[in-house]
Amino acid sequence: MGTGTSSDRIANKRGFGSNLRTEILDAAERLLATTGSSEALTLRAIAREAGIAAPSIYPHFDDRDAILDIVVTRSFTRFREALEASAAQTSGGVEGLDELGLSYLRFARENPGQYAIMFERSVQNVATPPHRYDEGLRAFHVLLNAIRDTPAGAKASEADLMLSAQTLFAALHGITVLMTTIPGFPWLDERALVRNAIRQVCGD
Amino acid sequence: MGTGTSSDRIANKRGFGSNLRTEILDAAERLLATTGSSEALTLRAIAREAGIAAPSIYPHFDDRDAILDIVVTRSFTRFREALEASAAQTSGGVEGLDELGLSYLRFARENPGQYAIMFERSVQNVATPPHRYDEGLRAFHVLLNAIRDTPAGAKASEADLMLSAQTLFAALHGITVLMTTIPGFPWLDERALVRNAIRQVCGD
DNA sequence: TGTACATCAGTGAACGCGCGTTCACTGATGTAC
DNA sequence: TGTACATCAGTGAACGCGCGTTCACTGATGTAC
Repeated sequence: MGTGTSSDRIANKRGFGSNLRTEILDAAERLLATTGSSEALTLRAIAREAGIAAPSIYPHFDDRDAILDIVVTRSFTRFREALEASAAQTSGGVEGLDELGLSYLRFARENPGQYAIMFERSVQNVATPPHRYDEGLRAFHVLLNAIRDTPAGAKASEADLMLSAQTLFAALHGITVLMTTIPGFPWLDERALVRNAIRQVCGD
Repeated sequence: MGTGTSSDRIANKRGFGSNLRTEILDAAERLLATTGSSEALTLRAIAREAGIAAPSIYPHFDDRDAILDIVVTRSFTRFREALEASAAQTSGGVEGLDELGLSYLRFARENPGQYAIMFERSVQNVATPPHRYDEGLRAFHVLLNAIRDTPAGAKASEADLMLSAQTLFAALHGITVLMTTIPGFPWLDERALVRNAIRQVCGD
């Protein structure tokens, strides 16, 4: 083990073949976490990481795309959970929203591969089978509800809340990706940027 | 011509060999424009588009990366020019800033391939040789100066201007990429989003 | 309890593909005598 | 004016690579009689 050449692997017992399915998905997520890149997620690399031969993936998944789709959905779930956990821990208000924004950035920083693939592959995922993108929408609603939990947000109309939430979403995503793709830019402190984006959304 | 198989091409006259250099870069930009994707920019695809054999590229460029770096720089230049043109056409103020923001989105929509590659490859470009990223910084300063040209901006400190400009940059980038990568999301009108992001930056 | 057999879990070898790059070349073009 | 020759612009064939996927297989495991 370790070198990538297998042939020493012991097959799962009868009836437990589907264990490998989970191991494959875990391997894919490990790969995403260690490389931080979604391009590293080739079918062969996943097989190597899982310690199996590449063709062994096919009894469990139709093709490479099927694996990636599931990884995306799982990543959105983790993302939503992270935001919900953050929202639950704070007492709401503008400070809670600040915390939530920083949690958003933290998730992206700690899971760069997952964050990247989530938004790279959203085009297909939204178009194809229904409900594939639900987790993403739910994550967005955590943001929206946190704005509503704010003095200014409580007075705002639903339409205005939507506008504020979408603007904040865009700002957080922009900060996230720009700070990583242009590290040489004279960026200000990320706390200051998040705070500024939020203060604008929710009054002063 | 047309099919990709060449062998009917007439070589440039003596002393005009470097014409091909330009043709190669033009071919790369055409490819970027028609496919809208930076992945399509393989060395072989560029050669096909230019109507030449793949090895013919090497007398003009060290390797594939060298071509892409130049394409990125050129794209940033186009981007800066588009923003400067927009800024020059308006009479400043918040309305001018609105126009500028919409010009930002328009450039990205009309040149999706260039916009994508600009930010995909910024990591390397900032790190390596100096001045490679200057055009990007200049584009950012168009944004910053347009904020300064605003009633609220005129009174703000340099530090606050920087904060506002970075926040607006992030918001515009976020709107741009999210609207294209998650087309299924219930996006509001892009004018409303830009206006909201700007009104927040520059008071009401 | 023993043995033949179906089935399950997974493998090795091979396929065709497009990629970036290297190499030895070809043919046209200008120059020297 | 004619001819040999260097040089310039560009090409065809081939390389090794990693990829996704297909195929016929192997060996262990449980079941039927």
